[in-house]
Amino acid sequence: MTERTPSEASRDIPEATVARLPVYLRALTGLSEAGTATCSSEHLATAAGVNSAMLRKDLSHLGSYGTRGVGYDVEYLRYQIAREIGVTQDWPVVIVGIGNLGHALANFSGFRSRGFRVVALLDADPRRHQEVVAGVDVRPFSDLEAIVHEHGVAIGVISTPAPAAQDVADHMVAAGIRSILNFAPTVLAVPPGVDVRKVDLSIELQILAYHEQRKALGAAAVERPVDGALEGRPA
Amino acid sequence: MTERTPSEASRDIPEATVARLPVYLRALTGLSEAGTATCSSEHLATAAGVNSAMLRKDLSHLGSYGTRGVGYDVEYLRYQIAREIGVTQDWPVVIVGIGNLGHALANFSGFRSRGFRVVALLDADPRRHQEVVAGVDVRPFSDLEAIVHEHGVAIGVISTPAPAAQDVADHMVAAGIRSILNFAPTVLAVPPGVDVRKVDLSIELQILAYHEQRKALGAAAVERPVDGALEGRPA
DNA sequence: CTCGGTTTGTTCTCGCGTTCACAAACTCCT
DNA sequence: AGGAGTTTGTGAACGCGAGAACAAACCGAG
Repeated sequence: MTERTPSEASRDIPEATVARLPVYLRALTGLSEAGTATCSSEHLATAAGVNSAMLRKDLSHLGSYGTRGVGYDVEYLRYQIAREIGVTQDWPVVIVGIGNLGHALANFSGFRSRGFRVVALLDADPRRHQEVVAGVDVRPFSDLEAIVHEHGVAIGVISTPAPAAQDVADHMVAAGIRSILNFAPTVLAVPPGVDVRKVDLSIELQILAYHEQRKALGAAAVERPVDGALEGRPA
Repeated sequence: MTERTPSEASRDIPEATVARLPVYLRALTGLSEAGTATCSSEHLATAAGVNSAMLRKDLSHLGSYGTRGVGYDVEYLRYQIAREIGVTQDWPVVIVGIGNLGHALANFSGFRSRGFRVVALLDADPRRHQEVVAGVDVRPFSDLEAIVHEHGVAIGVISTPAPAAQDVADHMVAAGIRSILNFAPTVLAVPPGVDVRKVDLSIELQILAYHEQRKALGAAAVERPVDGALEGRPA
Protein backbone atom coordinates (compact mmCIF):
# COMPACT_ATOMS: atom_id res chain seq x y z
CA MET A 1 0.00 0.00 0.00
CA THR A 2 0.96 3.65 0.11
CA GLU A 3 1.69 3.82 -3.57
CA ARG A 4 2.63 7.28 -4.58
CA THR A 5 0.59 7.38 -7.72
CA PRO A 6 -1.79 10.30 -7.16
CA SER A 7 -4.90 8.45 -8.17
CA GLU A 8 -3.94 5.64 -5.83
CA ALA A 9 -3.27 7.84 -2.87
CA SER A 10 -6.29 10.03 -3.51
CA ARG A 11 -8.58 7.25 -2.47
CA ASP A 12 -10.34 7.53 0.89
CA ILE A 13 -8.75 10.53 2.54
CA PRO A 14 -10.09 10.81 6.10
CA GLU A 15 -12.70 13.51 6.56
CA ALA A 16 -10.71 15.15 9.35
CA THR A 17 -7.74 15.45 7.03
CA VAL A 18 -9.84 16.94 4.25
CA ALA A 19 -11.04 19.62 6.65
CA ARG A 20 -7.45 20.61 7.41
CA LEU A 21 -6.09 20.63 3.88
CA PRO A 22 -7.48 24.13 3.19
CA VAL A 23 -5.69 25.37 6.30
CA TYR A 24 -2.42 23.95 5.07
CA LEU A 25 -3.06 25.48 1.68
CA ARG A 26 -3.57 28.87 3.25
CA ALA A 27 -0.43 28.54 5.33
CA LEU A 28 1.56 27.51 2.27
CA THR A 29 0.27 30.49 0.33
CA GLY A 30 1.44 32.69 3.16
CA LEU A 31 4.87 31.11 3.16
CA SER A 32 5.07 31.41 -0.59
CA GLU A 33 4.23 35.10 -0.50
CA ALA A 34 6.85 35.55 2.18
CA GLY A 35 9.40 34.13 -0.24
CA THR A 36 9.97 30.84 1.57
CA ALA A 37 11.01 28.12 -0.85
CA THR A 38 11.24 25.18 1.52
CA CYS A 39 9.71 24.40 4.88
CA SER A 40 9.82 21.63 7.44
CA SER A 41 6.73 19.94 8.80
CA GLU A 42 7.41 21.70 12.09
CA HIS A 43 7.46 25.09 10.41
CA LEU A 44 4.34 24.49 8.36
CA ALA A 45 2.52 22.95 11.30
CA THR A 46 3.18 26.04 13.39
CA ALA A 47 1.89 28.25 10.61
CA ALA A 48 -1.22 26.12 10.35
CA GLY A 49 -1.73 25.87 14.09
CA VAL A 50 -1.51 22.10 14.36
CA ASN A 51 0.81 19.37 15.59
CA SER A 52 3.66 18.47 13.25
CA ALA A 53 2.98 14.75 13.55
CA MET A 54 -0.60 15.31 12.49
CA LEU A 55 0.50 17.41 9.57
CA ARG A 56 2.86 14.71 8.35
CA LYS A 57 0.22 12.03 8.66
CA ASP A 58 -2.29 14.19 6.83
CA LEU A 59 0.13 14.83 3.99
CA SER A 60 1.07 11.16 3.81
CA HIS A 61 -2.52 10.45 2.81
CA LEU A 62 -2.06 12.25 -0.47
CA GLY A 63 1.34 10.91 -1.35
CA SER A 64 4.98 11.21 -0.58
CA TYR A 65 5.70 14.79 -1.47
CA GLY A 66 8.58 15.96 0.66
CA THR A 67 12.23 15.06 1.12
CA ARG A 68 13.63 13.51 4.27
CA GLY A 69 16.25 15.58 5.91
CA VAL A 70 15.07 18.63 3.95
CA GLY A 71 11.34 19.27 4.16
CA TYR A 72 8.72 20.26 1.65
CA ASP A 73 9.02 22.42 -1.44
CA VAL A 74 6.45 25.12 -0.75
CA GLU A 75 5.28 25.70 -4.32
CA TYR A 76 5.14 22.03 -5.19
CA LEU A 77 3.24 21.03 -2.07
CA ARG A 78 0.89 23.96 -2.51
CA TYR A 79 0.04 22.82 -6.00
CA GLN A 80 -0.46 19.23 -4.91
CA ILE A 81 -2.83 20.16 -2.14
CA ALA A 82 -4.72 22.57 -4.37
CA ARG A 83 -5.10 19.84 -6.95
CA GLU A 84 -6.21 17.34 -4.36
CA ILE A 85 -8.87 19.69 -3.01
CA GLY A 86 -9.89 20.63 -6.51
CA VAL A 87 -9.24 24.35 -6.45
CA THR A 88 -6.91 24.33 -9.42
CA GLN A 89 -10.06 24.59 -11.45
CA ASP A 90 -12.72 27.26 -11.02
CA TRP A 91 -15.96 26.42 -9.29
CA PRO A 92 -19.01 28.43 -10.28
CA VAL A 93 -21.14 29.24 -7.25
CA VAL A 94 -24.60 30.66 -6.82
CA ILE A 95 -25.74 32.55 -3.72
CA VAL A 96 -29.40 32.61 -2.75
CA GLY A 97 -30.65 35.16 -0.25
CA ILE A 98 -29.10 38.59 -0.64
CA GLY A 99 -29.69 40.09 2.78
CA ASN A 100 -26.94 41.43 4.99
CA LEU A 101 -25.06 38.17 4.99
CA GLY A 102 -25.58 37.57 1.29
CA HIS A 103 -24.08 40.98 0.59
CA ALA A 104 -21.07 40.16 2.69
CA LEU A 105 -20.60 36.81 0.96
CA ALA A 106 -20.94 38.30 -2.49
CA ASN A 107 -18.26 40.85 -1.66
CA PHE A 108 -15.98 38.36 0.06
CA SER A 109 -12.74 38.36 -1.87
CA GLY A 110 -11.62 35.08 -0.34
CA PHE A 111 -13.96 33.17 -2.62
CA ARG A 112 -12.56 34.53 -5.83
CA SER A 113 -8.97 34.13 -4.77
CA ARG A 114 -9.46 30.50 -3.82
CA GLY A 115 -11.01 29.10 -6.93
CA PHE A 116 -14.65 30.04 -6.53
CA ARG A 117 -16.54 32.34 -8.83
CA VAL A 118 -19.92 33.79 -7.91
CA VAL A 119 -21.87 33.54 -11.13
CA ALA A 120 -25.26 34.62 -9.80
CA LEU A 121 -27.05 36.22 -6.87
CA LEU A 122 -30.66 35.24 -6.38
CA ASP A 123 -33.41 36.54 -4.15
CA ALA A 124 -37.11 35.95 -3.92
CA ASP A 125 -37.85 39.56 -3.02
CA PRO A 126 -38.53 41.60 -6.21
CA ARG A 127 -37.37 44.77 -4.48
CA ARG A 128 -33.83 43.47 -4.55
CA HIS A 129 -33.82 42.68 -8.25
CA GLN A 130 -32.68 46.16 -9.19
CA GLU A 131 -29.56 45.94 -7.06
CA VAL A 132 -26.08 45.20 -8.29
CA VAL A 133 -23.82 43.63 -5.68
CA ALA A 134 -20.12 43.11 -6.26
CA GLY A 135 -20.61 43.58 -9.97
CA VAL A 136 -23.29 40.94 -10.23
CA ASP A 137 -26.95 41.83 -10.53
CA VAL A 138 -29.51 40.24 -8.28
CA ARG A 139 -31.93 38.06 -10.18
CA PRO A 140 -35.20 36.35 -9.30
CA PHE A 141 -34.99 33.02 -7.52
CA SER A 142 -36.98 31.42 -10.32
CA ASP A 143 -33.93 31.81 -12.58
CA LEU A 144 -32.06 29.23 -10.50
CA GLU A 145 -32.41 26.24 -12.78
CA ALA A 146 -31.49 28.16 -15.92
CA ILE A 147 -28.39 29.58 -14.28
CA VAL A 148 -27.30 26.24 -12.89
CA HIS A 149 -27.48 24.66 -16.32
CA GLU A 150 -25.94 27.58 -18.12
CA HIS A 151 -22.86 27.82 -15.90
CA GLY A 152 -22.64 24.25 -14.72
CA VAL A 153 -23.05 25.29 -11.11
CA ALA A 154 -22.29 22.50 -8.66
CA ILE A 155 -22.18 24.43 -5.40
CA GLY A 156 -24.94 26.55 -3.89
CA VAL A 157 -24.85 28.90 -0.93
CA ILE A 158 -27.97 29.57 1.13
CA SER A 159 -28.05 32.82 3.09
CA THR A 160 -31.79 33.24 3.41
CA PRO A 161 -33.80 33.45 6.61
CA ALA A 162 -34.40 30.07 8.22
CA PRO A 163 -37.99 29.52 7.05
CA ALA A 164 -37.03 29.78 3.37
CA ALA A 165 -33.93 27.59 3.52
CA GLN A 166 -35.52 24.18 3.02
CA ASP A 167 -37.47 25.35 0.00
CA VAL A 168 -34.35 26.86 -1.51
CA ALA A 169 -32.44 23.66 -0.88
CA ASP A 170 -35.16 21.61 -2.55
CA HIS A 171 -35.00 23.76 -5.66
CA MET A 172 -31.22 23.59 -5.69
CA VAL A 173 -31.29 19.82 -5.57
CA ALA A 174 -33.93 19.71 -8.26
CA ALA A 175 -31.75 21.91 -10.44
CA GLY A 176 -28.85 19.49 -10.07
CA ILE A 177 -26.77 21.07 -7.32
CA ARG A 178 -25.15 18.43 -5.16
CA SER A 179 -23.17 20.56 -2.68
CA ILE A 180 -24.77 23.14 -0.41
CA LEU A 181 -23.28 25.55 2.08
CA ASN A 182 -26.04 26.55 4.47
CA PHE A 183 -25.90 29.68 6.60
CA ALA A 184 -29.53 29.54 7.63
CA PRO A 185 -30.08 28.25 11.17
CA THR A 186 -32.06 25.19 10.13
CA VAL A 187 -31.50 21.52 9.59
CA LEU A 188 -31.79 20.78 5.88
CA ALA A 189 -33.20 17.52 4.61
CA VAL A 190 -31.61 16.45 1.34
CA PRO A 191 -31.52 13.21 -0.61
CA PRO A 192 -28.47 10.97 -0.36
CA GLY A 193 -25.60 12.00 -2.57
CA VAL A 194 -26.04 15.67 -1.74
CA ASP A 195 -23.50 17.20 0.64
CA VAL A 196 -24.55 19.89 3.07
CA ARG A 197 -22.22 21.87 5.27
CA LYS A 198 -23.66 24.32 7.70
CA VAL A 199 -22.26 27.46 9.26
CA ASP A 200 -24.23 28.71 12.21
CA LEU A 201 -22.96 31.90 13.73
CA SER A 202 -24.99 31.74 16.91
CA ILE A 203 -24.02 28.14 17.57
CA GLU A 204 -20.37 29.12 17.63
CA LEU A 205 -21.14 31.87 20.11
CA GLN A 206 -23.12 29.51 22.28
CA ILE A 207 -20.23 27.07 22.43
CA LEU A 208 -17.99 29.92 23.55
CA ALA A 209 -20.59 30.94 26.10
CA TYR A 210 -20.64 27.45 27.55
CA HIS A 211 -16.90 27.45 28.13
CA GLU A 212 -16.97 31.01 29.38
CA GLN A 213 -19.63 30.13 31.90
CA ARG A 214 -17.51 27.18 32.91
CA LYS A 215 -14.53 29.39 33.58
CA ALA A 216 -16.65 31.75 35.64
CA LEU A 217 -18.16 28.83 37.54
CA GLY A 218 -14.76 27.39 38.21
CA ALA A 219 -13.55 30.70 39.53
CA ALA A 220 -16.61 31.05 41.73
CA ALA A 221 -16.18 27.53 43.06
CA VAL A 222 -12.80 28.51 44.37
CA GLU A 223 -14.35 31.24 46.45
CA ARG A 224 -17.40 29.31 47.55
CA PRO A 225 -16.86 25.58 47.12
CA VAL A 226 -19.52 22.93 46.64
CA ASP A 227 -23.30 23.27 46.88
CA GLY A 228 -25.34 21.78 44.13
CA ALA A 229 -29.15 21.59 44.05
CA LEU A 230 -30.41 25.02 43.39
CA GLU A 231 -32.13 25.95 40.20
CA GLY A 232 -33.65 22.71 38.93
CA ARG A 233 -37.05 21.22 39.02
CA PRO A 234 -40.26 22.92 38.14
CA ALA A 235 -41.85 19.52 37.56
CA MET B 1 -20.91 8.60 38.98
CA THR B 2 -23.81 9.88 36.92
CA GLU B 3 -25.42 11.74 39.80
CA ARG B 4 -28.26 13.91 38.66
CA THR B 5 -27.44 16.93 40.70
CA PRO B 6 -26.90 19.67 38.12
CA SER B 7 -23.54 20.74 39.43
CA GLU B 8 -22.42 17.14 39.49
CA ALA B 9 -23.61 16.31 36.02
CA SER B 10 -22.31 19.53 34.56
CA ARG B 11 -18.77 18.34 34.98
CA ASP B 12 -16.84 17.27 31.90
CA ILE B 13 -19.40 17.28 29.13
CA PRO B 14 -17.78 15.95 25.95
CA GLU B 15 -16.87 18.63 23.44
CA ALA B 16 -18.86 16.90 20.69
CA THR B 17 -21.94 17.02 22.89
CA VAL B 18 -21.43 20.69 23.71
CA ALA B 19 -21.34 21.46 20.01
CA ARG B 20 -24.72 19.79 19.53
CA LEU B 21 -26.53 21.28 22.50
CA PRO B 22 -27.27 24.54 20.63
CA VAL B 23 -28.82 22.47 17.84
CA TYR B 24 -31.08 20.73 20.30
CA LEU B 25 -31.93 24.06 21.84
CA ARG B 26 -32.95 25.43 18.47
CA ALA B 27 -35.04 22.35 17.71
CA LEU B 28 -36.77 22.59 21.08
CA THR B 29 -37.54 26.25 20.49
CA GLY B 30 -39.12 25.25 17.21
CA LEU B 31 -41.21 22.56 18.86
CA SER B 32 -42.21 24.96 21.61
CA GLU B 33 -43.39 27.56 19.12
CA ALA B 34 -45.33 24.87 17.33
CA GLY B 35 -47.20 24.21 20.57
CA THR B 36 -45.67 20.82 21.30
CA ALA B 37 -45.61 20.12 25.03
CA THR B 38 -43.86 16.76 25.05
CA CYS B 39 -41.56 14.98 22.64
CA SER B 40 -39.77 11.68 22.39
CA SER B 41 -36.05 11.37 21.75
CA GLU B 42 -36.93 10.08 18.31
CA HIS B 43 -38.99 13.15 17.52
CA LEU B 44 -36.45 15.62 18.81
CA ALA B 45 -33.60 13.79 17.13
CA THR B 46 -35.34 14.05 13.78
CA ALA B 47 -35.89 17.76 14.29
CA ALA B 48 -32.23 18.18 15.15
CA GLY B 49 -31.00 15.99 12.34
CA VAL B 50 -29.23 13.41 14.47
CA ASN B 51 -29.57 9.83 15.66
CA SER B 52 -31.92 9.28 18.60
CA ALA B 53 -29.39 7.18 20.47
CA MET B 54 -26.86 9.97 20.22
CA LEU B 55 -29.40 12.50 21.41
CA ARG B 56 -30.23 10.44 24.48
CA LYS B 57 -26.59 9.94 25.29
CA ASP B 58 -25.92 13.63 24.90
CA LEU B 59 -28.80 14.56 27.19
CA SER B 60 -27.73 11.98 29.74
CA HIS B 61 -24.55 13.97 30.22
CA LEU B 62 -26.44 16.85 31.72
CA GLY B 63 -28.76 14.88 33.91
CA SER B 64 -31.85 12.76 33.90
CA TYR B 65 -34.43 15.13 32.54
CA GLY B 66 -37.07 13.09 30.79
CA THR B 67 -39.55 10.41 31.75
CA ARG B 68 -39.32 6.82 30.58
CA GLY B 69 -42.32 5.72 28.62
CA VAL B 70 -43.25 9.36 28.01
CA GLY B 71 -40.45 11.50 26.67
CA TYR B 72 -39.21 14.99 27.44
CA ASP B 73 -41.13 18.04 28.55
CA VAL B 74 -40.23 20.54 25.85
CA GLU B 75 -40.19 23.67 27.99
CA TYR B 76 -38.37 22.05 30.86
CA LEU B 77 -35.69 20.50 28.70
CA ARG B 78 -35.29 23.71 26.78
CA TYR B 79 -34.63 25.61 29.98
CA GLN B 80 -32.19 23.01 31.25
CA ILE B 81 -30.14 23.07 28.05
CA ALA B 82 -30.21 26.85 27.93
CA ARG B 83 -28.97 26.96 31.50
CA GLU B 84 -26.28 24.41 30.79
CA ILE B 85 -25.01 26.35 27.81
CA GLY B 86 -25.29 29.57 29.74
CA VAL B 87 -27.70 31.48 27.54
CA THR B 88 -30.21 32.11 30.28
CA GLN B 89 -28.07 35.10 31.08
CA ASP B 90 -27.14 37.81 28.61
CA TRP B 91 -23.64 37.88 27.16
CA PRO B 92 -22.27 41.26 26.12
CA VAL B 93 -20.34 40.97 22.87
CA VAL B 94 -18.05 43.34 21.01
CA ILE B 95 -17.47 43.16 17.27
CA VAL B 96 -14.23 44.45 15.79
CA GLY B 97 -14.00 45.11 12.07
CA ILE B 98 -17.11 46.64 10.57
CA GLY B 99 -16.71 45.78 6.91
CA ASN B 100 -19.27 43.84 4.93
CA LEU B 101 -19.20 40.91 7.29
CA GLY B 102 -19.18 43.07 10.39
CA HIS B 103 -22.29 44.81 9.13
CA ALA B 104 -24.00 41.51 8.61
CA LEU B 105 -23.04 40.28 12.06
CA ALA B 106 -24.18 43.47 13.74
CA ASN B 107 -27.55 43.15 12.06
CA PHE B 108 -27.87 39.44 12.69
CA SER B 109 -30.98 38.97 14.79
CA GLY B 110 -29.98 35.48 15.86
CA PHE B 111 -27.47 36.88 18.31
CA ARG B 112 -29.95 39.00 20.21
CA SER B 113 -32.57 36.27 20.34
CA ARG B 114 -30.13 33.73 21.73
CA GLY B 115 -28.71 35.57 24.67
CA PHE B 116 -26.05 37.73 23.07
CA ARG B 117 -26.06 41.49 23.07
CA VAL B 118 -23.78 43.53 20.85
CA VAL B 119 -22.62 46.34 23.10
CA ALA B 120 -20.08 47.90 20.78
CA LEU B 121 -18.81 47.99 17.21
CA LEU B 122 -15.18 48.92 16.72
CA ASP B 123 -13.11 49.72 13.69
CA ALA B 124 -9.65 51.11 13.16
CA ASP B 125 -10.69 53.13 10.12
CA PRO B 126 -11.76 56.66 11.21
CA ARG B 127 -14.00 56.97 8.16
CA ARG B 128 -16.32 54.41 9.69
CA HIS B 129 -16.66 56.18 13.02
CA GLN B 130 -19.54 58.29 11.84
CA GLU B 131 -21.64 55.31 10.94
CA VAL B 132 -24.43 53.83 13.00
CA VAL B 133 -25.04 50.14 12.38
CA ALA B 134 -28.00 48.30 13.87
CA GLY B 135 -28.55 51.12 16.34
CA VAL B 136 -25.01 51.01 17.62
CA ASP B 137 -22.45 53.58 16.60
CA VAL B 138 -19.05 52.54 15.35
CA ARG B 139 -16.27 53.61 17.67
CA PRO B 140 -12.48 53.66 17.42
CA PHE B 141 -10.63 50.44 18.11
CA SER B 142 -8.72 52.19 20.87
CA ASP B 143 -11.89 52.27 22.94
CA LEU B 144 -11.75 48.48 23.28
CA GLU B 145 -10.39 48.21 26.78
CA ALA B 146 -12.73 50.84 28.21
CA ILE B 147 -15.76 49.14 26.68
CA VAL B 148 -14.71 45.70 27.85
CA HIS B 149 -14.41 46.92 31.41
CA GLU B 150 -17.54 49.03 31.32
CA HIS B 151 -19.81 46.26 30.05
CA GLY B 152 -17.96 43.25 31.37
CA VAL B 153 -17.47 41.89 27.88
CA ALA B 154 -16.22 38.30 27.86
CA ILE B 155 -16.68 37.43 24.19
CA GLY B 156 -15.13 39.20 21.23
CA VAL B 157 -15.84 38.77 17.53
CA ILE B 158 -13.17 39.50 14.93
CA SER B 159 -14.36 40.32 11.43
CA THR B 160 -11.37 42.28 10.20
CA PRO B 161 -9.17 41.46 7.22
CA ALA B 162 -6.66 38.72 7.93
CA PRO B 163 -3.58 40.91 8.48
CA ALA B 164 -5.22 42.83 11.32
CA ALA B 165 -6.68 39.86 13.16
CA GLN B 166 -3.71 38.87 15.32
CA ASP B 167 -3.25 42.42 16.55
CA VAL B 168 -6.93 42.68 17.39
CA ALA B 169 -6.78 39.38 19.22
CA ASP B 170 -3.78 40.54 21.23
CA HIS B 171 -5.59 43.66 22.33
CA MET B 172 -8.70 41.67 23.19
CA VAL B 173 -6.71 39.31 25.38
CA ALA B 174 -4.94 42.24 27.01
CA ALA B 175 -8.31 43.82 27.75
CA GLY B 176 -9.46 40.66 29.51
CA ILE B 177 -11.49 38.89 26.84
CA ARG B 178 -11.11 35.13 27.09
CA SER B 179 -13.36 33.91 24.28
CA ILE B 180 -12.90 34.91 20.65
CA LEU B 181 -14.89 34.11 17.56
CA ASN B 182 -12.63 34.65 14.58
CA PHE B 183 -13.92 35.19 11.06
CA ALA B 184 -10.59 36.30 9.65
CA PRO B 185 -8.80 33.63 7.61
CA THR B 186 -5.79 33.40 9.90
CA VAL B 187 -4.53 31.20 12.68
CA LEU B 188 -4.62 33.16 15.92
CA ALA B 189 -2.01 32.66 18.61
CA VAL B 190 -3.44 33.22 22.08
CA PRO B 191 -2.24 32.38 25.58
CA PRO B 192 -3.64 29.32 27.34
CA GLY B 193 -6.99 29.88 28.97
CA VAL B 194 -8.31 31.81 25.99
CA ASP B 195 -10.76 30.01 23.71
CA VAL B 196 -10.77 30.69 20.01
CA ARG B 197 -13.32 29.38 17.57
CA LYS B 198 -12.90 30.09 13.91
CA VAL B 199 -15.36 30.36 11.07
CA ASP B 200 -13.76 30.30 7.67
CA LEU B 201 -16.15 30.64 4.78
CA SER B 202 -13.74 29.63 2.07
CA ILE B 203 -12.60 26.53 3.95
CA GLU B 204 -16.15 25.25 3.99
CA LEU B 205 -16.42 25.80 0.27
CA GLN B 206 -13.13 24.04 -0.33
CA ILE B 207 -14.32 21.00 1.59
CA LEU B 208 -17.40 20.92 -0.58
CA ALA B 209 -15.24 21.30 -3.66
CA TYR B 210 -13.16 18.29 -2.65
CA HIS B 211 -16.20 16.07 -2.38
CA GLU B 212 -17.67 17.51 -5.54
CA GLN B 213 -14.51 16.74 -7.44
CA ARG B 214 -14.61 13.27 -6.00
CA LYS B 215 -18.13 12.70 -7.28
CA ALA B 216 -17.14 13.91 -10.73
CA LEU B 217 -14.06 11.69 -10.70
CA GLY B 218 -16.09 8.71 -9.60
CA ALA B 219 -18.59 9.29 -12.38
CA ALA B 220 -15.78 9.52 -14.90
CA ALA B 221 -14.26 6.32 -13.59
CA VAL B 222 -17.48 4.51 -14.39
CA GLU B 223 -17.25 5.55 -18.01
CA ARG B 224 -13.55 4.88 -18.30
CA PRO B 225 -12.59 2.43 -15.58
CA VAL B 226 -9.15 1.96 -14.08
CA ASP B 227 -5.97 3.66 -15.18
CA GLY B 228 -4.03 5.58 -12.65
CA ALA B 229 -1.18 7.90 -13.52
CA LEU B 230 -2.65 10.78 -15.37
CA GLU B 231 -2.98 14.07 -13.61
CA GLY B 232 -0.07 14.07 -11.20
CA ARG B 233 3.32 15.18 -11.55
CA PRO B 234 5.45 18.20 -12.17
CA ALA B 235 8.46 16.83 -10.32
C1' DC C 1 -52.89 -4.75 41.58
C1' DT C 2 -50.96 -6.68 37.52
C1' DC C 3 -49.58 -6.74 32.88
C1' DG C 4 -48.43 -5.10 28.26
C1' DG C 5 -46.61 -1.27 25.69
C1' DT C 6 -43.50 2.52 25.39
C1' DT C 7 -39.43 5.30 26.06
C1' DT C 8 -35.44 6.59 28.57
C1' DG C 9 -30.69 5.93 30.34
C1' DT C 10 -26.72 3.11 30.08
C1' DT C 11 -23.45 -0.43 28.76
C1' DC C 12 -20.80 -2.46 25.30
C1' DT C 13 -18.47 -2.58 21.10
C1' DC C 14 -16.41 -0.79 17.11
C1' DG C 15 -14.07 2.50 14.28
C1' DC C 16 -11.80 6.87 13.70
C1' DG C 17 -8.57 10.36 14.86
C1' DT C 18 -4.56 11.90 17.40
C1' DT C 19 -0.18 11.40 19.33
C1' DC C 20 4.16 9.04 20.20
C1' DA C 21 8.20 7.01 18.75
C1' DC C 22 11.36 5.30 15.47
C1' DA C 23 13.34 3.49 11.19
C1' DA C 24 14.37 5.11 6.57
C1' DA C 25 16.35 8.50 3.81
C1' DC C 26 18.50 12.67 2.60
C1' DT C 27 22.23 16.57 3.12
C1' DC C 28 26.40 18.38 4.46
C1' DC C 29 30.90 18.35 6.33
C1' DT C 30 35.23 16.27 6.87
C1' DA D 1 33.61 7.97 0.97
C1' DG D 2 31.80 7.93 5.48
C1' DG D 3 29.59 9.63 9.46
C1' DA D 4 26.88 13.05 12.00
C1' DG D 5 22.78 15.57 11.99
C1' DT D 6 17.99 16.32 10.24
C1' DT D 7 13.55 15.44 8.73
C1' DT D 8 10.05 12.60 6.64
C1' DG D 9 6.81 8.75 6.58
C1' DT D 10 4.64 5.18 9.22
C1' DG D 11 3.60 1.52 12.66
C1' DA D 12 1.60 1.17 17.19
C1' DA D 13 -0.81 2.78 21.34
C1' DC D 14 -4.34 5.44 23.16
C1' DG D 15 -8.50 7.99 23.84
C1' DC D 16 -12.87 9.69 22.16
C1' DG D 17 -17.11 9.50 19.76
C1' DA D 18 -20.99 6.94 17.37
C1' DG D 19 -24.19 3.37 17.04
C1' DA D 20 -26.54 -0.92 18.61
C1' DA D 21 -28.76 -3.28 22.09
C1' DC D 22 -30.89 -3.89 26.44
C1' DA D 23 -32.49 -3.31 31.24
C1' DA D 24 -34.99 -0.08 34.12
C1' DA D 25 -38.83 2.80 34.69
C1' DC D 26 -43.13 4.85 33.64
C1' DC D 27 -48.18 4.96 31.88
C1' DG D 28 -52.63 3.11 31.15
C1' DA D 29 -56.00 -0.58 30.75
C1' DG D 30 -58.38 -4.17 32.80
